[in-house]
Amino acid sequence: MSYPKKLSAETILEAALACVEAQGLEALSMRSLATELGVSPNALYRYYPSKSDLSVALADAGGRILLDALRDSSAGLPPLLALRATARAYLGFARSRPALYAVKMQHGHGQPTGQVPPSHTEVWAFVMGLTAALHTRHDPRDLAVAMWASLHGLVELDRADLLDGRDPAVALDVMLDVTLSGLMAQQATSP
Amino acid sequence: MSYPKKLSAETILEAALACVEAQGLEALSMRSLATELGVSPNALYRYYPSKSDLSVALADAGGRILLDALRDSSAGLPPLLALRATARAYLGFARSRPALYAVKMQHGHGQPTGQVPPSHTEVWAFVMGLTAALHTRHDPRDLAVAMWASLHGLVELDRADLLDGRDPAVALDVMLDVTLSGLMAQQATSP
DNA sequence: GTCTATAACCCGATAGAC
DNA sequence: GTCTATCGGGTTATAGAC
Repeated sequence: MSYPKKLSAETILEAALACVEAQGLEALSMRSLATELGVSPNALYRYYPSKSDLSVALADAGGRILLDALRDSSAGLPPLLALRATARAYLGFARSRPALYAVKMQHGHGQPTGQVPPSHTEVWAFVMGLTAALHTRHDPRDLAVAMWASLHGLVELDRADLLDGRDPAVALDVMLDVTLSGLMAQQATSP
Repeated sequence: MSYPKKLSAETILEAALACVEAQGLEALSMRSLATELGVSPNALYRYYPSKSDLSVALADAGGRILLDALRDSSAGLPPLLALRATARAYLGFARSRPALYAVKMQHGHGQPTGQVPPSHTEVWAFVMGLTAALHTRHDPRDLAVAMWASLHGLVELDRADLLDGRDPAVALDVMLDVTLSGLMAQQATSP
């Protein structure tokens, strides 16, 4: 039953994802991961030179899953509805898979590696596509920033249990109502 | 009875704040803090039973400083302007004192201690006072959630360098423009 | 009794020799 | 890949100084 290689980058990544989703991001350690894989701690460093390299790979994987969820949620919808659906899907993803979301958003936890996972750029482009489709007088990038910030902030406040008892889904709807009515009002009065 | 004490809770807290602002949140350790204070590591545990207890005290101190800044920024302004001024002050605080902001917002980094620093409640009440003064048809608490989420999210994205090159201050203004125009539009059409 | 120091224990990241 | 070793960090005895 012995295999030529016990390890590969993919094997490690999958085990790490499983560990994170099962026990949370904080529980992830090179030692425990190695134990899980039946391997010595140091063996992992052959595939991921440091823990933060592994983290980037995890973030990339998480981003890819999120992106799929966002795309599914808004496929074929007109701009305003697509935005709302995407926002709900984003919140839903973050709440249903908190550890994965944390991994995806995790940055600057140690020294700034500065590495941005590829999937992040794709998520960013996707959100900006939504805001660009609104054709407002604002820069779509600023609108994308505003939207993502609102979503991410809501998720963070919820995760930190700082919502003062409010339901995040309700708060999100209020947020969207206000924002979208603001966008429509400005569309109506723009040249 | 008592003789020249080398330490007090306040001394430790001040040194910890200084360390955090000088070297960042990650650099804070009980050991380095003790060294800084010319004391053995273990002496700190008489005043703060664990590091997370110290963290709560730090978060409380940070929240108090933030609250002062927010109050100063909006004193005497009418509701809409107060909201805008507060938002800018919030972003300014987070950007000019990133480590302090991180300390203030730091939650759930280990096991959920569940401890919410007292100043947090005050900040929350302050923000809600601003949204309540708008007299919209929405629950002020939801509006407060939405506002705080947007601000916090913007700060986080900025800190993680995820803004795609956009100026956070510009994005904030766009965010406020849209949101406030949305609130006014709904005010105008509300019964 | 009250404060602090010494020393240890556990754990995680990482480097080097085999 | 494994083993051993080192380092830094949180935390806990236990004993010493006032």
